[in-house]
Amino acid sequence: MTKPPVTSDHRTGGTLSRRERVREATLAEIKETARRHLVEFGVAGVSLRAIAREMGMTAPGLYRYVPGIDALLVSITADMYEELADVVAEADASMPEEDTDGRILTSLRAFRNWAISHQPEFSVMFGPRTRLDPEADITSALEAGRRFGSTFFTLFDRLVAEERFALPADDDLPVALRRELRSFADTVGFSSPNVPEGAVMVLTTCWVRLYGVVCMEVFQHLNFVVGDMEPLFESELRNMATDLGVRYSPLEGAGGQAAKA
Amino acid sequence: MTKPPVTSDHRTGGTLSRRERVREATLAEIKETARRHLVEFGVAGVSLRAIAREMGMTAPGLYRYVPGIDALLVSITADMYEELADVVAEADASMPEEDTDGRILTSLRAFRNWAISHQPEFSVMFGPRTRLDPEADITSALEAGRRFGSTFFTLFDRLVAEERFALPADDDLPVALRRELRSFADTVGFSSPNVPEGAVMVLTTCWVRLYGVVCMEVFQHLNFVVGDMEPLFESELRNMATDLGVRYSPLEGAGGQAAKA
DNA sequence: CATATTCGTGAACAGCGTTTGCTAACGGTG
DNA sequence: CACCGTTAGCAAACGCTGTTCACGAATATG
Repeated sequence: MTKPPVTSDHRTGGTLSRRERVREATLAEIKETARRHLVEFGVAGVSLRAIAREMGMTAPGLYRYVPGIDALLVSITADMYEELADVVAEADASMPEEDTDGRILTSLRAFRNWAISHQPEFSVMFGPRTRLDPEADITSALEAGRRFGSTFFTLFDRLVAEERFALPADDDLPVALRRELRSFADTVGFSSPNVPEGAVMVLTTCWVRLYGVVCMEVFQHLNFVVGDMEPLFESELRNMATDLGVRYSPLEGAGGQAAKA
Repeated sequence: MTKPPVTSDHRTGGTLSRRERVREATLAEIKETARRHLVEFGVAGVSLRAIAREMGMTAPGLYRYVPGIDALLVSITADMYEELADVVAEADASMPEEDTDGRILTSLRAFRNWAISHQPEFSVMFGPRTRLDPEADITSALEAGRRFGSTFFTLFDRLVAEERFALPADDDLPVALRRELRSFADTVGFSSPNVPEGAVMVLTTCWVRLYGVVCMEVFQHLNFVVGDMEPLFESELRNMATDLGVRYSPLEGAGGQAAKA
């Protein structure tokens, strides 16, 4: 808020005063510690006192950096959305530009892989808001989530552009549904300005399925009876690919034993 | 554990001594209060001290009835599975016996309705285990959940029996997937002893989608941008019905404006 | 150098889960 | 009825939590 102080004998080069630098470093350390506690003990195990203790200071001191535990949790949640978006984007970029099919599959698998290797984070991001005060200000996390979403849906956008799958005629959709789909498309940020509602519906359906399998796996609502969820995920991935007009290719690592396709 | 005391001047009619009766009443009151707090303040707002306070006693007293807060939460979670199973079963029973299509649709809608009208409960049941100690004994809730699942999947079982939809040939499924599907079928309790894996896969796919839409709605991971999720749910329901060979009929209440179907 | 801002602390309040010893009531028996 | 064991419930205490406040000390600014 305050303009960068013109003072300072030291290099004000980075437009960052010495004070601001150490301040930001401390804030970063706080968030790193919080994140580590989240991973180690779950969201219930994140406490200001424990963080302060580990950093060699006292809890009230943290209030110079963060307005409270809720805000801290919201803050690291926003960071995690950013991180996940990067992971997906990197996976996407790791494939040849023109290989749309490969890029899609790789990105979706990257999403799942991040989810199952970051269960506490995923639970906070995609599970119910259980710990936070219902009146807490979560707009920053919401905003980051929206940015993640757009990164994600941009992938699908290519498919729409390439007209990979047959769209259901817009007239076949109930108007109430069409209205919701349009509002969704507008907010989520499709590059094509006027995507047909039918396309949005197919994509939404896919997103629901992806969300469903991954949540089920991370929240362990099936794997206590299924064990290895990967075949199930791959099966769903295959179904989704079919619906999207994407050529499915089995996972390389584990010997596929795939279908004749 | 102890055999019913042969004593008692009063009616031992119900095989329940006076002491046991008031004891069970108190336990019931504890669980009711906990449930109410869960609904009012969310899972984070359920505390032994607050429960005791409201009941006019002190927290340590509750330990005569419950070994701790975790066990209490697990206990009411099990009850909630029971309740949800009943609701679904009642919805099912409310339709004419032979109207399989109607029974399916009604039951699925009952599931969603319960979920969105019992968000805190649903979050605890189907969301990540965020509050409980990871080493807590949740077998009773798991068992209740399994019973709920079997109630639920029994519905689909009829469809398999009636051969409503074309099964994917078992040979088309990767062996790893087939193994998981079989283990799933065995545990979840299908009435048909030897359901083909292809059928189980279709049903699992549907369950994933149902879980996905409902979680998304309850956890509010889309409705901040969509508003009314009902059209989306109905759309998914319609898709699922199609995959299951079930004739979809639009929701009666709200004027459908439905497709030409 | 003097002054203003920031950082961090210690103490305190209110809440939490849980354990420990105690009292008082209750249930069944002689 | 009197006796006695079982049980219910309580007060106190320990250690944990978030948060507020007043204060001192270090730092940056004029």
